[in-house]
Amino acid sequence: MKIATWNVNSLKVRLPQVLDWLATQSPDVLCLQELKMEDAAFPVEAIQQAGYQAAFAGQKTYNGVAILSRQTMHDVQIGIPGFEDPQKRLICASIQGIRIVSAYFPNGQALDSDKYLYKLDWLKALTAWLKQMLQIHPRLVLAGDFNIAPCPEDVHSSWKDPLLTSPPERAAFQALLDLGLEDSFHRFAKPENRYTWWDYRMGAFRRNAGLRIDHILNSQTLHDQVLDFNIDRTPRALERPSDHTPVILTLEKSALLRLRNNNE
DNA sequence: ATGTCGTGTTTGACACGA
Repeated sequence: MKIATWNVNSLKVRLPQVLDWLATQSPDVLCLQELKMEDAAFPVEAIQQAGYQAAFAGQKTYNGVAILSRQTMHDVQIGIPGFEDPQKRLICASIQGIRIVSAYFPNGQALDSDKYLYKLDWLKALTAWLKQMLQIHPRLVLAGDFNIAPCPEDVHSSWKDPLLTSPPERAAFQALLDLGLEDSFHRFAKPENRYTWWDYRMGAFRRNAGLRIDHILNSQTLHDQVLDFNIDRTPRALERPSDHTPVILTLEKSALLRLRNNNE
C-alpha cells in the first residue's frame, strides 16, 4: 500500500501534474495540502477519471486539504475536534483499516508573530487529539506539510531563519513521536535525497538549498509493515512546479487484508 | 539581496502569505 503526501500550492495550477503523478506512481492514497480553492472548484471528475475518490476540505485563497484514495474511504472527519478553526488544515479518513490524516501545519511566519503562537496552539491540540485517536485507531498514518524540520540534517546551511527549526517547534515534533508515531524516513534514508521543500527564490532548487518539512509518520503498530520510504523530487524539477515535492511511504498489505482478499 | 510564486483586489499594480 503506497501512501503519499504532496503540498501542491494551488490544486488549480498543479492539477495536470497531480494527474500525471497519479498515473506514474499509482499510489493507493495521496494526501494533498494547500489546495487554495473552495470546495465547489474541487476537480472531482478529473480525479474520479484517474481512478480515485476524494475527500476534501477547501477554502478560498489559503490552506485546504484533501485525501485521494483508490479504495473506499470511511468516516471522513474535518478539523481537530474541539479546536475551533476557520482554517482548513486537517482531514482524515479510514482506508483499508488504516486511519489516514492529511494535515497542513501552520507556518508560523516569525517567532514573534501571533501566527507562531497559533502554530504552537494548533500543534498542542493536534497532539492531544492524536493521543486519543491512537487508542481508537492504533493503525494510523499522519501525513502532510508539518512546517517543521526536525533535525539539523534536515536544513541546508543557507537557511538562516529560526522558523521551522526553533526548539519549541522541534519539541512539538518530538511530542508526536512520543505518542508512538515513527518517522520511517530514517530507516530507509537516501542521504543524497533529504529535502522536500525548496524556496522559489534564489535558485534554491538548483543549489539544493532545501528543507525536510513534509513528513509521513506511522504508528508503531504499522512498524513491521513498512517496506520503503521515499522522497520523489522529480515533480519539483518540472515547469511551474509546487515548491514542495511528494513523499511516499510504502506498506506491506496486512496479513488480515491479504487473508480477506484471498478469500474473495 | 525579501531575489518567486499563487491568489485576490483598491486589477495590468500592489498586498499578502509562504
